[in-house]
Amino acid sequence: MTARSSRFYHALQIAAHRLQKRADQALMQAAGISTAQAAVLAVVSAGQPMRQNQVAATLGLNESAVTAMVTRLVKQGLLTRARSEADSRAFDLTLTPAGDAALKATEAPFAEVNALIDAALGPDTDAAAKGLRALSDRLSGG
Amino acid sequence: MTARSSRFYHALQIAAHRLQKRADQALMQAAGISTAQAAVLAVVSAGQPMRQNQVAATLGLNESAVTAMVTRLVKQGLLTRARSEADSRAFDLTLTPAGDAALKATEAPFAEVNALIDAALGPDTDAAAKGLRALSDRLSGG
DNA sequence: TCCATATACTTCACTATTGAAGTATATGCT
DNA sequence: AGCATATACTTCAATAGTGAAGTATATGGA
Repeated sequence: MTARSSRFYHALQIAAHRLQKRADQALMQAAGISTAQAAVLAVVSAGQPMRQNQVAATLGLNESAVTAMVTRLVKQGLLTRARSEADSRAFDLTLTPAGDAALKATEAPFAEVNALIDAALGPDTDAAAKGLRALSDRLSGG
Repeated sequence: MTARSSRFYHALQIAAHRLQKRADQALMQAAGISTAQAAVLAVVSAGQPMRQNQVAATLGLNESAVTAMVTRLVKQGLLTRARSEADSRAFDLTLTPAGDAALKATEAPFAEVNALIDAALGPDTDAAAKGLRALSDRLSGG
């Protein structure tokens, strides 16, 4: 039925929005960065040196959004951007020590957000995460 | 563990973002409005005349965000805004016929998005929606 | 009645995103 | 080698949101 899944859609969007709002406040306080910035730092950290198009693909973002994010992160001294020697259209992104520290500082506030998630979803958290990842995969290809 | 729920947080955000991107494209094509605008129209439709602070509370938005949204919707001729007689600080929001038509036109594209959700989550969709609503409730109070 | 405080909304500067159109470099084909 | 096309990224205008600070109207005491 339309109604049921439309309700699911709105439930997902509202939950995601409120969770992000809460997480953004906690991260800003503890690490001085937003959840969006934390996500970029985490992706770069996972595979340095990282390229912008990979960040975009991993997070499901436009490349233009990544251009803007990277510009802000470089300005804040959290990220380094250097022309790739292998491909001079591309940039090699790496974390600065400050970027690494900021990323580590997000762990505690994320743990705080966790408590809320676990309290609400309980033992179904893992199953829900699996379902959401399956959904993301289905949506990643055009 | 931090890792498990941090993964859930990211899974939720990425799924919500990709789903919104897809839904936004479908809605823009079919109804000429965004999912954010559809959400506002749906809230107004559910309890006319509606006030901006109620819209903000229902959607978990800042009142300043609603000010901007309403301005755009009025400019597009989808919403009417009139000073409340009962309280002259407030505005009464109502749907125009065009707003009503736009809201109805979102039903089909939402049904399309549904198919994706149901395909990914299967029989667990209802349980997941319930969990997400519980999470939203926990997050709504400060 | 007046004042303090609460409420409804606005404005501003900023982050974050999209999509379309553009630049610059790479790469494969002939 | 030269050209067409693909790739990596940028720029621009617009939407959508935050939070802090402001305006205007309501409301409940003293």
